[in-house]
Amino acid sequence: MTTPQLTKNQSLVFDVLEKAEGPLSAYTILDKLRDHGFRAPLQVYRALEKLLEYGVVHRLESINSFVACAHPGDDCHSHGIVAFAICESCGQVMEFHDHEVDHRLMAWVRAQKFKPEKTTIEIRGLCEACAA
Amino acid sequence: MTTPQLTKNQSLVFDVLEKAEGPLSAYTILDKLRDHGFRAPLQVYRALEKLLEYGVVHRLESINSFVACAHPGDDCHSHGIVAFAICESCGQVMEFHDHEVDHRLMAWVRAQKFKPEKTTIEIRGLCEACAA
DNA sequence: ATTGCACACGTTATAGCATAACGCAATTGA
DNA sequence: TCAATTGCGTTATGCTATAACGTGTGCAAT
Ligand SMILES: [Zn+2]
Ligand SMILES: [Zn+2]
Ligand SMILES: [Zn+2]
Ligand SMILES: [Zn+2]
Repeated sequence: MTTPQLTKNQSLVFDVLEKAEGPLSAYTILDKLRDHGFRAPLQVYRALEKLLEYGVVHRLESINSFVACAHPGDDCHSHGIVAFAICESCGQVMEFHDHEVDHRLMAWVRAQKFKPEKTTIEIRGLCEACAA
Repeated sequence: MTTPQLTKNQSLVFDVLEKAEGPLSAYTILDKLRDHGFRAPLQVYRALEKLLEYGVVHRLESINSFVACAHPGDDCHSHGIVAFAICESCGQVMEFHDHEVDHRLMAWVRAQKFKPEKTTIEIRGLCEACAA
């Protein structure tokens, strides 16, 4: 998926996510953009929908939040499943991928004749700093 | 985790999930139990909290729903990560585990000194019947 | 027996997440 | 020009989850 020129709202939302230390909820993004004219959740959700489609933002299903892609331009997104480790203490997110994990999961779905559309791998726990 | 005797509310919620064809949201469970005296979401959520703790019910993070464990008594839950394939058309859920996937993910977190607490693997797509 | 505690439960209210439905404006392409 | 598409703004609504308070019950420890 090639990324087209972002619209004004899409750029605003993306900038907020890129500058954030960790994942943000849609409503947190909304609050951060009120000074820029944002008034309603849909303005955020519509921008996020496109950013997710372009692959420059990821949704963390287990915490209802969004994060900027940590590997922009990396082609791993096109041929692999992305995984996340989320610190429940400081909110830090690590994005990674593992081809062997991809292969095993895809082998399983192929055996079941299941047709995958979207795969979520999220590990919640404590990062090194917070676990100490 | 050994499962203690379930309370009345816990049993009601568990029975609904066991008899269901697929995953149910907390509010769907609530509706199904109104005839049994359920009036408020908390009655469902409190029961679910315990059932999740006992490991007899799983939460599907990507669709905000709950499902009865497909492998009751199986010891794989105690030493492996459970994965789900969820059909977005018919709602059917397949629960499985793969030791190699577990191993790879745990190797990664160990290398990062990340301390995992709860891992989610959910594949959404179309089951064999619905993909035809 | 009385006290203290843990636990399940019921109720009301509130917080947090996401989308439906309407209309308008700008862009594009036939 | 006309139609189709896309983005945008607004209002309203629906869905998901928890906070806070109080009740009752069972079961020790004193
Ligand atoms: Zn990414
Ligand atoms: Zn941390
Ligand atoms: Zn299970
Ligand atoms: Zn299906």
